[in-house]
Amino acid sequence: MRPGATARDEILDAAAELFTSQGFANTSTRAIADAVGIRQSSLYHHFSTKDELLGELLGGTVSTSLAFARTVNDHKGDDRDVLAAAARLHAVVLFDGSQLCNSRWNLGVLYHLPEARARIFQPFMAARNELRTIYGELGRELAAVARSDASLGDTAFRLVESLINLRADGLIAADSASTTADTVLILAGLREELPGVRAAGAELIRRFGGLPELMAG
Amino acid sequence: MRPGATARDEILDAAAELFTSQGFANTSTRAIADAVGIRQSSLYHHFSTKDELLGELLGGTVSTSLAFARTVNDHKGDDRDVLAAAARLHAVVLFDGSQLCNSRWNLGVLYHLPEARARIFQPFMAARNELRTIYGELGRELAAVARSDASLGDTAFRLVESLINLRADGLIAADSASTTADTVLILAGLREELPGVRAAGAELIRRFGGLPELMAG
DNA sequence: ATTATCTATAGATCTATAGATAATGC
DNA sequence: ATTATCTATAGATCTATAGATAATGC
Repeated sequence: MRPGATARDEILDAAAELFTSQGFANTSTRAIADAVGIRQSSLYHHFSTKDELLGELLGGTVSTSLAFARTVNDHKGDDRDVLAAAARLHAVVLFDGSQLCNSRWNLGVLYHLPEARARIFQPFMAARNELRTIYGELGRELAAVARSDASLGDTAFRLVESLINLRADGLIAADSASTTADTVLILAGLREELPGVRAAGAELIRRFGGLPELMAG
Repeated sequence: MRPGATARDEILDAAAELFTSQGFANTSTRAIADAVGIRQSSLYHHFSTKDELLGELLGGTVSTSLAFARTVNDHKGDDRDVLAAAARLHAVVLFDGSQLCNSRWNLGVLYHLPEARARIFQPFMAARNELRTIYGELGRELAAVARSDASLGDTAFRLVESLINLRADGLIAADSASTTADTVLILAGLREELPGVRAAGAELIRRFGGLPELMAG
């Protein structure tokens, strides 16, 4: 049985499974309907176009990570507190990465669908760009006090999104998200400070995260 | 005018442009033919199916990087020579990354097309997996003598492939591939040794690379 | 009465083939 | 004579709509 309280949710779940595994253009509305157990035309009572399905799925993915990153970025403390700056970046990487690794379907692959670049999905692309920008800021703040390059945030963003490909290749381990977060710290020259930063980052997630069920591993 | 000595090459070039920008399922054989300036059915004189076009393009992408990585991996020296081990990984990252950044079309995105996972393209996926394995080996060899995690090679592979997404987002700089290679060394704890490793890595590319026109940046 | 599903179908694709015509190479 | 292109089309989709029927909520 497919999860979801409403028919609408079941349809979205089936669309998520098929879009992520076969692509958007390759997935017919008939295939989605079959996966739910209804007729093809019945989809159109809940969604008016196939694009709307993709839009709904795209929107849901970045929003929680962006909300968390915004909150963390808004709570800055002392400019010279290396540990705090590192914890912020660590927490965002761990949170975002965990979402990508542990969501029911590998929704991150939707980012890379050529269809997602269409005008209709502009709001989604804008949200993803804002998330990227926050990574950049957090990276520069940490680089200013630690021994690393100013591009640290960009590299962190790239490593997090590479979890999507890792998952698509079936190579995700239980700790993939957390080792990715650690890797970013090593890149910042903070190998020795790892335990302290991990703890401080976990504290941020506890305070601002609020999605503990997705943070396993 | 579209490059290519033969009609076949022109068709492949058009297919590369369209597949990478719009996806495989979204690109009709008619669109490819129009881009070349011939009739849709004329394609079938040169290729017997649309899949064959994708297969041809996929095959061409990994093969040169894999050949280089194999060669470098086969020329190991002293087990304890940190600089040599670092240069090998650096060279492979730089070479592979440069291919991805500087090829005429962003062919790397083809890796992530759901269609590329089909049985027909098994040889391509096998080649990509072998390349990943070599990264893993080079990483472990370097990790054994430097101060870094054994997963260094996997991280390097992830960073290199993230250049594909960077390029898809229009964010590639002239030095993206070389900074990526440097990042891997910093991760290995070899920030101080960077100039020496860069030089030794460049030497490997000079000896075994043989594709200097793609190595700009 | 409203909401959700169904059957049936219009209209627009899209891939690949058949067979005719044109261009090229000897 | 062979190679490359063309016109025309078969057959199989696929999205979205129209309108009928069933289920639900008051």
